[in-house]
Amino acid sequence: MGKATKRTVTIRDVAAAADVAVGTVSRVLNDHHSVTKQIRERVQKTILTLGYQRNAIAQSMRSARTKMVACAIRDFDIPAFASYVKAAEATFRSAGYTFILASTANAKDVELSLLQTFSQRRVDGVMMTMSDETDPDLVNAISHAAMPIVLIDRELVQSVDSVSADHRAGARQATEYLLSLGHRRIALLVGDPKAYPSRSRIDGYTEAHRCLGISVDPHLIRDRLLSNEATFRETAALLGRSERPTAIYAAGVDMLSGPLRAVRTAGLVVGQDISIISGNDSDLAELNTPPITALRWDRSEMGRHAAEMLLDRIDHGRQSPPRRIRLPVSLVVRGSCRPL
Amino acid sequence: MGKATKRTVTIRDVAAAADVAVGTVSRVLNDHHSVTKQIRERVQKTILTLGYQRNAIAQSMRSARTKMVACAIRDFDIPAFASYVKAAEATFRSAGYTFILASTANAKDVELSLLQTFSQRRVDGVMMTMSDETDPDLVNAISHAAMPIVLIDRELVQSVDSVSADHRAGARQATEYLLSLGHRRIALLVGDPKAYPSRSRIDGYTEAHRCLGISVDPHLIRDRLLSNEATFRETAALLGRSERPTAIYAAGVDMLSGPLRAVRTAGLVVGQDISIISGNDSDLAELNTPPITALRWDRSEMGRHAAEMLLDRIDHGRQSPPRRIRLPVSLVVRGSCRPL
DNA sequence: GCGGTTTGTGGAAACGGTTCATTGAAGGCG
DNA sequence: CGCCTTCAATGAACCGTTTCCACAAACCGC
Repeated sequence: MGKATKRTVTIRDVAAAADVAVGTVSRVLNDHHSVTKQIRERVQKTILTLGYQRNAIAQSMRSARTKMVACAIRDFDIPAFASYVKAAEATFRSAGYTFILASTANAKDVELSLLQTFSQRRVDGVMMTMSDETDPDLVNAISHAAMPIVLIDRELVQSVDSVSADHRAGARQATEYLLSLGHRRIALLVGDPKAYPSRSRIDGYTEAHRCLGISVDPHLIRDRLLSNEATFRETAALLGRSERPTAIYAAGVDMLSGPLRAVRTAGLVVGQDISIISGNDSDLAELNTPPITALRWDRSEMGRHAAEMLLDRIDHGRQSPPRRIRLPVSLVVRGSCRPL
Repeated sequence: MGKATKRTVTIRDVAAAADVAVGTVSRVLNDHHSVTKQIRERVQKTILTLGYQRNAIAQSMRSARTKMVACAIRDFDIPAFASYVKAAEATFRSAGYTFILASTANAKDVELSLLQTFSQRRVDGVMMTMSDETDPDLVNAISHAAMPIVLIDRELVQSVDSVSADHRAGARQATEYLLSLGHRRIALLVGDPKAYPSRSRIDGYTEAHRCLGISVDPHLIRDRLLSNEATFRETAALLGRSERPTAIYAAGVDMLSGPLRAVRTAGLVVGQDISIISGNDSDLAELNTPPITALRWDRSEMGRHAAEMLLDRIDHGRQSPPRRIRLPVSLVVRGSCRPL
């Protein structure tokens, strides 16, 4: 004991204790072939007895690789997001990477400042969404970042890899279903059209109408619905109009509870007085009375794909052309829509 | 351009370009007072023109502080967990810390290996749960870790800070409520009693019975229910028994969907044929028909408290005695329980 | 105008790994 | 036996910061 300064034990301490050079210890740690079995074992024993723990900071410093990836996403307490974040984290971890997570609250300045933080931390790659695909600052920061980036559910930046769901096809399918049941006043609830999902949902919705020669009432399209409260208020307002919609397609993510509350508040019954389709499947949709018809895609696969894409970029460089994966979306028909 | 090796620009490049010493640049970066206004501005301009980005790795290397904290939790795609993880992340970020997230899948070996990873990465602190509070390996690893740790909803390791909810009081309240309605066969569904929440829920449930002199049928306590499928199966089995329970207290986290499915499958109606209390409030509970009576506590506050506690430890050392915060749990009465 | 203090800047030594050139020993071959 | 090659291990340089010591200039009071 004695002075017992309790310094953390370094590779140099190990080298001294095992009576070898530091380089040799390093080679043992990295499974380099040119170490005698005898010395290897001696060093390994010393590592155990001293309780040596390799310092990842020093390692990153020298190798210029941190084995860390970062993920910046609007809000990971939304189950739909959490499930692909989880899949991504698992993929990264099994590849030996550590996962940094941050939420952007869909704010441009947060997104930019996180990109800077990640860059200063020298993460090996980034997985993210952005609030506005048309913003030049964001586009510039993302396409000129020092590390590879994979976008989630964003497609506008042509030079960057992305993984998304085919929201346009999904929206079209949902809308066609409602139209086929005879609905003509279908409210569409979406988020910000400056981002891919809402934009393509509006496209799909419009397309479905146009293909059947049905005109779209622009008042029925309500966008920029970014909170449950906003969605609730907007739905309530729609239900209060003289010619209220006969169906609601709540297309945005995590957007079901607002309309359900509003419908209940208005004293209406889902599946009788009004039809509802949810843009995302969930326990809430499945277990509601009546169960809610919903769109669905494999979110775990989305996270896995994104992670694998990013790992591939990290390993094989940025020269190959950007890749784009678009996952299929399907409609799960339940009991919340009735024919008119 | 010329050779254009595109090395990242370092503090040395800045020093050379601004014609000062590296130490001076460092002092400008760290807002050290003893730099002339004139030199400070010259250096700052150089930093901007060269596009210098401070290397956090090198900084950590030298200062032995990473400004990173890690969080290891069973499963962050469970909304109840995600909401306090989110609050914690926000707190850490506003304090200048970067947040590492990993899920343990409630497995001891994952927990141990994550602790090692965090330790190798020299994170400044850890926020976590563990699968088994009685496991000596885990207890040892946690109480002798190199960095401060705050436990979430775990209380057995006396030497470590913790933040939890008062599950025992909550369970007692829920059980007393059901007993007061005349229920005598109340099924209790919980997770693993080796962890604090389930253990204290069983305590609270038992206590409520004992205080009224009512005996507990051990067959009605179903523990180790760690997945939705297991909970579904167990509930279905209970409902199939000759003397089926008149009430179900689904106490575990994210445990409501299983019983709801089982009740529906059995052709029963919640609030009429059987009463249900959920151990966690959620959209699903609130929007169900009928709305489900549930326990509730402030999860964001839980995450915030944990983060603040950890930051305090990081700043002020580990000599002060361990702190323990236990948040109150309250019962939100809705329409899912009827008097017998 | 001179000793002593204060202030601003330069330069170098750390931090803990990895890697590369170097060396010494051992082995193979004519 | 001497030369060439191969193989193991050594020791030092390096990664990009921070911090500490040294030093010179400026300032102070007497």
